[in-house]
Amino acid sequence: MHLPQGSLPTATLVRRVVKQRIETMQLRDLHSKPGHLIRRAQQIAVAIFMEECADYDLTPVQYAALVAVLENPGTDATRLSALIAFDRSTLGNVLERLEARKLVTRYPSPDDKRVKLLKISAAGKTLVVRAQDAVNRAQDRILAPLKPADRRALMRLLSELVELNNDVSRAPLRGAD
Amino acid sequence: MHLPQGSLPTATLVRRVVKQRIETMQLRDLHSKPGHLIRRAQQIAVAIFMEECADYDLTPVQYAALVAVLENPGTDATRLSALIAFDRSTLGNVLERLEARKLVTRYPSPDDKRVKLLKISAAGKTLVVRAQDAVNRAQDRILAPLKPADRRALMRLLSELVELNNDVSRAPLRGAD
DNA sequence: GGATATTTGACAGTATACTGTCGATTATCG
DNA sequence: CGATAATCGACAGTATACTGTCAAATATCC
Repeated sequence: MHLPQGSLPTATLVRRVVKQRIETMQLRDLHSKPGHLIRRAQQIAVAIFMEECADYDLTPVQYAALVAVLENPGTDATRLSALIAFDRSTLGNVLERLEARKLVTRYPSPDDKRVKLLKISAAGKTLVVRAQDAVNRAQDRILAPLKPADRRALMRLLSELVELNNDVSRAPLRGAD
Repeated sequence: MHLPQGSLPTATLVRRVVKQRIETMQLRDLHSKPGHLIRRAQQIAVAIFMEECADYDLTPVQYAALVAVLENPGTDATRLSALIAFDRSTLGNVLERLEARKLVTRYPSPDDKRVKLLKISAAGKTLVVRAQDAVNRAQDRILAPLKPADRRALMRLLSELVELNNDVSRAPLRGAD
């Protein structure tokens, strides 16, 4: 694609090159854009998680919700969504599925008639404990191809990115830590 | 949380600490796991993209598909999915919407009766050109809170991560570059 | 105390993303 | 050539993720 300095390409060729180079993005550019790289990283991370946790029939989001409910018994769905940076609408469906599998129970709050409070069940707790190793394996596998120093660097940079952009998402993290 | 070496805590306290520390992950741990950080980064990246591109009614995936079709006229959906690392099933729905908006046309291949070939329409091309600035603004905004050196480092690490983990996903990148 | 604003869960609608399956078609290999 | 493989688009099913809306309930302000 490098045009030799001395050559004089035809007008059509010039126009085509200008179009590709200036007016629109090329595929090669796209693959180096942050949004595209993050999307692919997410695809990979989810695939690895699902593979490792196949025995437990748990998605990443379901696992995070279970851990959060285990650590914060008696919270409502809205507060929970802020604890794990989920969208509130989405979390409703997630909790519905967890409740249907009897991993979590929902009961009305005595203080606020709008609110339903959450508790993890014994089965839910057992599942979290049993899935622990698989989850850790998945997290390790995601970073495995990188050199140890690069793993730490990536985690630091992603933490920074997510923290500094926290308010952009509809589901900002609040109240944890 | 660090138990002093010389102290002898009660049995209940020991059991509770052991449960939290060894048996199950804590929320704090979860927030530093690669899967969780990548998921939040993806939420943020999509939110910023949608905000910047609201005028053009384009999602990140739709934009990528349009760019890829523009650069590879006459490919089929399966080859396209490999070019941008999409799932083949998902891409079918995306193309359906783009076709309904007349941004892309699908026509049968003369060589293979199974295949439908893709071309971007004039309107599709115009939209890609017009959205260009907004897309670049979005990509810049995602990394904006980081120091310039950190932006480059993050892009390098993410590129490495997705490249080395390419085969894990159902939608590995193939044929681009 | 009463109008107003906010919060909560729920819902409808849209879009990505994956699994698995299907029939039709094409390619491959014995 | 003919059985078998592989591939293609399409579809059903499930799960995340967002927008926007709604009614009920609660909180706040004048």
